[in-house]
Amino acid sequence: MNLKELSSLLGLSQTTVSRALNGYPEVSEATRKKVTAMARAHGYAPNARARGLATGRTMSIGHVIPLSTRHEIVNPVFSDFVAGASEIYSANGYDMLLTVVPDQGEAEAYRKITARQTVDGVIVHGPKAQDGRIALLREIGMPFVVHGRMSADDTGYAWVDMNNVTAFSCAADCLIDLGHRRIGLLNGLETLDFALRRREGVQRALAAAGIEAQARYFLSDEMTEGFGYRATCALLDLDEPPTALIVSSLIIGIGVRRAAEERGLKLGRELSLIVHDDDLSYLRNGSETGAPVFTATQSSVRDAGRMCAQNLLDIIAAPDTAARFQTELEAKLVMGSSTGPCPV
Amino acid sequence: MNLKELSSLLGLSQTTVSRALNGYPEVSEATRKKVTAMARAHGYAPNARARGLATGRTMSIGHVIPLSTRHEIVNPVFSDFVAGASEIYSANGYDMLLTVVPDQGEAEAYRKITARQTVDGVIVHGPKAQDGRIALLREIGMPFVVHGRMSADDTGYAWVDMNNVTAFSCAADCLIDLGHRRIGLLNGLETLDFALRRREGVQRALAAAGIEAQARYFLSDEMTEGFGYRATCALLDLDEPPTALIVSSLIIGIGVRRAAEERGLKLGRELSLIVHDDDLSYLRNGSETGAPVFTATQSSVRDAGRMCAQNLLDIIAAPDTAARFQTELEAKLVMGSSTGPCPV
DNA sequence: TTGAAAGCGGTACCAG
DNA sequence: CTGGTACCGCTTTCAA
Repeated sequence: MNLKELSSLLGLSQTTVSRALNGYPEVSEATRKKVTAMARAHGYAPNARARGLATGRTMSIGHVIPLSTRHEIVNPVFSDFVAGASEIYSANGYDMLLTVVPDQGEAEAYRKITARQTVDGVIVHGPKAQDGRIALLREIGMPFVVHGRMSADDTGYAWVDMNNVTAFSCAADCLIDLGHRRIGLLNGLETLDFALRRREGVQRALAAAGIEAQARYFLSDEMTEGFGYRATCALLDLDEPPTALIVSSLIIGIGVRRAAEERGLKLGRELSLIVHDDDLSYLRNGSETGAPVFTATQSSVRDAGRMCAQNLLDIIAAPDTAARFQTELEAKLVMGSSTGPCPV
Repeated sequence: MNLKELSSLLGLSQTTVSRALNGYPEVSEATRKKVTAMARAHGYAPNARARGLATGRTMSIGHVIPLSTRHEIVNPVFSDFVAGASEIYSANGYDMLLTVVPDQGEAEAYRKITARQTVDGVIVHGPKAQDGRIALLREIGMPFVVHGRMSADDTGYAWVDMNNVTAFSCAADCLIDLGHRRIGLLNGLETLDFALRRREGVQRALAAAGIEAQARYFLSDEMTEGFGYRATCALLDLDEPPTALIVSSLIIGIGVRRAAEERGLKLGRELSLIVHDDDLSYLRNGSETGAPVFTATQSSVRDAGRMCAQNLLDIIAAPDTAARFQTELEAKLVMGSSTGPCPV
C-alpha cells in the first residue's frame, strides 16, 4: 500500500492525503478523520526511503563501532548505553544504525556514511586522548555527540562524559586518608581517553599527598574479568604489593575477587578496594550490587546514553548550537555498599 | 557530490557513470577507469535512499529488541551476537538497524518496519516457546532468521540454535553418574524458549535415572550475577540443599561463587557445578575462563551471530529456501577448565 | 558503447 | 481547504 493507492482509494489527491497524515493544519478535520481511518485500515506507513529522499532526513542515528581485538562492542557498557539511547530514539521516531568497521577503516566509514546520507547524526564511542574522528566529523559537517571527550581539546563540540579525573582523584584521596601508601590502579585501555583521565585523577591525588606514584602498581588493559584476575595476581606477587586497589569497572573487580579468594585474602581488610560502578544491568538487579564494591564511584551508562541521544537530536534540529552541549555527569564516591558498611 | 554533478564533471551521462560504478559489462574499460578515478577523487558515494528507492532494497537488516524491565538488551549475550553478525553484514555491504520497542508494541513494530520498507530482513531475538512473531513475519513476507527456535513448531522457517536439551541433559547425566541425587538448576527466564529446553534436558535426565525432580531446586530469572547469588543462598538455606548445580550462564555462575564463598563452601567439593558458557568476550581473555566453570557446556554466541546473519543474507537472495536453513550448533560437555582439572 | 527518459514513493511549492 | 506538479538521486528500460 503506497500513497498513490491510498489516495485513489479515498478519491483524494496524494497531496491532501500526505498533509492529512503529517498533521498539516490546512486540512479539514472531516477529511483527516477519513484519511487516518483508511490508512490504519490498510496498514499504510510511508516508505522511509522515499520520504527521506524528499525531506533530506533519514530519521536514523549512526553508531560506528570499531571492530578489533580490542573493540568497544565486547564491552558490556555498550549494551546499556544503547538501551538508554534507544529510549530517546524510539520516543522520537528515530532508528539506530549500527556500523561495525575494521579499525583502520573507521575514517572512511564516517565519510561513506555521510556521503550516502544514511544517517542524520552520529554518536562517537570510545574517544581517544586526541581523536581524529572529531575533526573529521566537524569537517564533513555531520552532527555528532561524543560519549566521553577528547582531552586534547574538549571545546567546540558536543560531549557527555563523567568527571573521571575528580572521581578517581577522590577515590585515591579516600584511600590515602585511610593510611594507604601503596595504591594500585586497574585501569581500562589507556589508549582511551577515559582511562587516561582516571589515571590522571589517581596520580594527582598521590602527588598532592606527596606519595611517589609507582608505575608498577598501574596496570591497564581491556576491562575483562580475566584482566582483573591476572593483574591482581601479578600485583600481589610483588615484593611490596599494594595495600589498596582502585578498579575501573565492576567486571574487573570480579576478577580481583577471584584472585583474592584464591589466596585467602579478605577484601576490605587485607586488600582495600574502590571500584568504579557503571551500574550495568546484568550485574545489578534492583539495587543490589553483585560485585566486590566496598566503596564505589558510581555513574550510570544508561543515563549517558539517554543524554547523548537527546542532545544529538537537539543538535540535529539546530546544528549551530552543538558547542553548547557539554555535559559532565557526576560520579560520586559512595561509602559502603548494599552488602554491608564500608570495610575499607 | 551526487551522480548528476559527477557525470557532468565527466562530460558523460548519469547512465554511463552509474553503469561504470556498478560494474556493468557494457561500459568501456577506458571510461570506467576515468569514472572510478573521478568518483574516488571527489569522494562520491551513491545516496543510499535514492538507490534503495530505485532498486527496492535497503541493504540493511533489522534487529528488533523488546525494551522491558526484562529485556534482551541488558543481556551481554546481545553484544557478542551483534559482533558476530556485524562481521557478516559489513563484509556484504549491509548495515544493521536496531529498533528498540516497548514490549506490547512489538508486533506493530514489525508491521511498520515492513510497511516502511526500512530493512530487507530481520533477526528475531529471544523467541518464546510459541512466539507470535514467527507467524507474523511469515504472514507479511519479511525474510527472517530466529536466533533460537520456537519449540512449539520449529519447521518451515530459518533458525540457528544450540542443542539445549541434549547439552543440559548430558550435564545432568554427568552429575548423576557422579552420585548426585539433589541437583538444582539456575536457569534463565522460562518465558524464553531456550530456558525451557534447558530445563527439559535436565528433567529428562533425572527421569531417566529414576530421580524425582524437585521443583524447589529449579530456579529461573534474568541471568544476572545478583540472581546467581540470591538463588544459591536460597538453595543452600533449604533443609536438604542440592549437592550440585547446573547453571545457565557464566554471569549467574559468578553470583554462585560469591554465595559459596561467603559461606566458606568449596566449589567442586562441597558444591558441584556445571556451567553453560557462551564464550563471552568480556569474561574471557584468550582461552582463560574467568568464572567457576568446573565442567562446562560450551557454545559461542558470536558464531551464532555470524551464522544467523549469513543465512539471512542467503535467504534474502533466495526467499523460497528459508525453510532449509535450520542449524543446530553443538554445545559440548567439556570436562575441567583452564583453572585446573575437573574437580566435580 | 552511450544517452534520454520513465519510474521508485514521497514532500512541498504554487495555484485555484 | 484541495489539487497539480516539480523535484529528491538513483536505476533501468529502450533507442540510438
